[in-house]
Amino acid sequence: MSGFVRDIQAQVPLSVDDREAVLNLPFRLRRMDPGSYLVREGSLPAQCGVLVEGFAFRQKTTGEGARQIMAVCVPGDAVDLQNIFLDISDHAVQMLTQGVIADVPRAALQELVLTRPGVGRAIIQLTLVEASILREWVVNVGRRDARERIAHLLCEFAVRLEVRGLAADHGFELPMTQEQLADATGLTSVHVNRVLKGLEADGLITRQRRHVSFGDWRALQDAGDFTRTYLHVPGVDELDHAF
Amino acid sequence: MSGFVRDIQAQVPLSVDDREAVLNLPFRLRRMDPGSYLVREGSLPAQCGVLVEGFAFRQKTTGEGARQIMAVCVPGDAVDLQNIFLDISDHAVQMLTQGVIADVPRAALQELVLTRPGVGRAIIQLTLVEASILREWVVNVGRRDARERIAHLLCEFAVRLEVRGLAADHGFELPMTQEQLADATGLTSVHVNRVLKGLEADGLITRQRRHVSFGDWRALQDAGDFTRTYLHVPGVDELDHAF
DNA sequence: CGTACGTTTGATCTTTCTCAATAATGGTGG
DNA sequence: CCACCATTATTGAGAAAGATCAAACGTACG
Repeated sequence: MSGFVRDIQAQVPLSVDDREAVLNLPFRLRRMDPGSYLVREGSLPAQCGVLVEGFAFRQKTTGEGARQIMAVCVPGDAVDLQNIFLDISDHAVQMLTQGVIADVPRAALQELVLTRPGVGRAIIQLTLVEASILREWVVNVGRRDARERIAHLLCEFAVRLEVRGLAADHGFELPMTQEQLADATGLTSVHVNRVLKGLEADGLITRQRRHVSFGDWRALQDAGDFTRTYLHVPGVDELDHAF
Repeated sequence: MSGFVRDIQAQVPLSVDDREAVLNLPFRLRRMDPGSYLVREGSLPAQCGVLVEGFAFRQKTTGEGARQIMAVCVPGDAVDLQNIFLDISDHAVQMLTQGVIADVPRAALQELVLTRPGVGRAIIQLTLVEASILREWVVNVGRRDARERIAHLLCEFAVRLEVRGLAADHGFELPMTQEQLADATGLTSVHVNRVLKGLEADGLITRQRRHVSFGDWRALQDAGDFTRTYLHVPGVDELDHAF
């Protein structure tokens, strides 16, 4: 659970006791393949999964069968906070890559959250940050054009990974296919491809396989109308400094 | 605060003690005009406002000046739960109509949430339901066409109002201009107008001024690809029964 | 009664989607 | 190590949904 704790503490400091309590939470590790489900729509999970390794995403399917991705989970994220106090999952969570999940019994985590104010506060904050990201996604998909959407998504990813020390200098491994990128931005994979080539042609990014590097971080942020406020990352703007 | 309590209890039952504690929260009433701000982007509210009367909406503006509405608040909603544990508001909240706000001191509500498990659970659930609605909005704006988006929004509104006993039979007062409808669905007001006329022409709704009635509730739900699961409304499907 | 705001309508233009085909790429069994 | 298959990425041409621009029409309200 140490990744989870690090993740929590990136948001709020925990007291020694609270930290111990979280670290002592019982859990069971599970190795997951890409595409496997962590949560299914309509199910009632008895566990709250914490992503130890690998990436996952939240997803819903419309009546017509179109898919929309509403969130990408990175290592350290608690995947089921959204469900822990609700009884029916309104969306599915699926692995993006291979990875490892730590399953924590729902009841144990619930109790910790409700009885330890420090933990409660921390978990609530994590939930609220997720909601903030969702709001930004509504804006992204509702009011930005294709190029802005993609650029914005890339920026968000870069910052979130960087904060956890998962991004190499000037770039990162993007664990999504162009089709998944399309499902996250409300576009077509065909169009995503054209936009990516456009960003590359303009020198904002370079790509080799799934690896994306920022040719011009400042310009990419401008192209994506990106400001990191909504991520509620405490502390300085390290990524900006690095460029 | 009784509206707030009712709102909470629509989601989770509260113990007598917890209910008392919430009812005894200090607050100050304020009358608000349409368009006035309850929260500004970037601000740090010292109060948590509860909407006693009237409607409000959450909103963000892109760099290019386009506006996106991410949520509509109805009477009983706590407007600042999203901000109560975060220090900078990532979005603005504005009145849609005239109304009354009960300002509760942030610290008092925080304490209640953290020290009373029953209240904590209730507030967390309210927050999670809001997140669930946000996810559905991402889907709505990302993967549905204009007609579906509008129909979906109307259905959501109808159900949320109905649950609180604010919807008259077979219809309700829609407190939004077509421009605001457009900002909520990622469309243009011109196009919203055409879609509304289309829905009307097909007999799914009738309009007189801001009043919308459902000509065919079932068909409207189908047209909007609407299922109420994501609203996490406990209990039966009264609205469906009424038709 | 005039002004401001909201609605409605028409004509034209863009962005993005669709359909379709071709090229890479990675992994697999032999 | 190589041939083969299944994904994924790339490219082109035509179609469509929705945006934009512009104007007229209502209606509330000071």
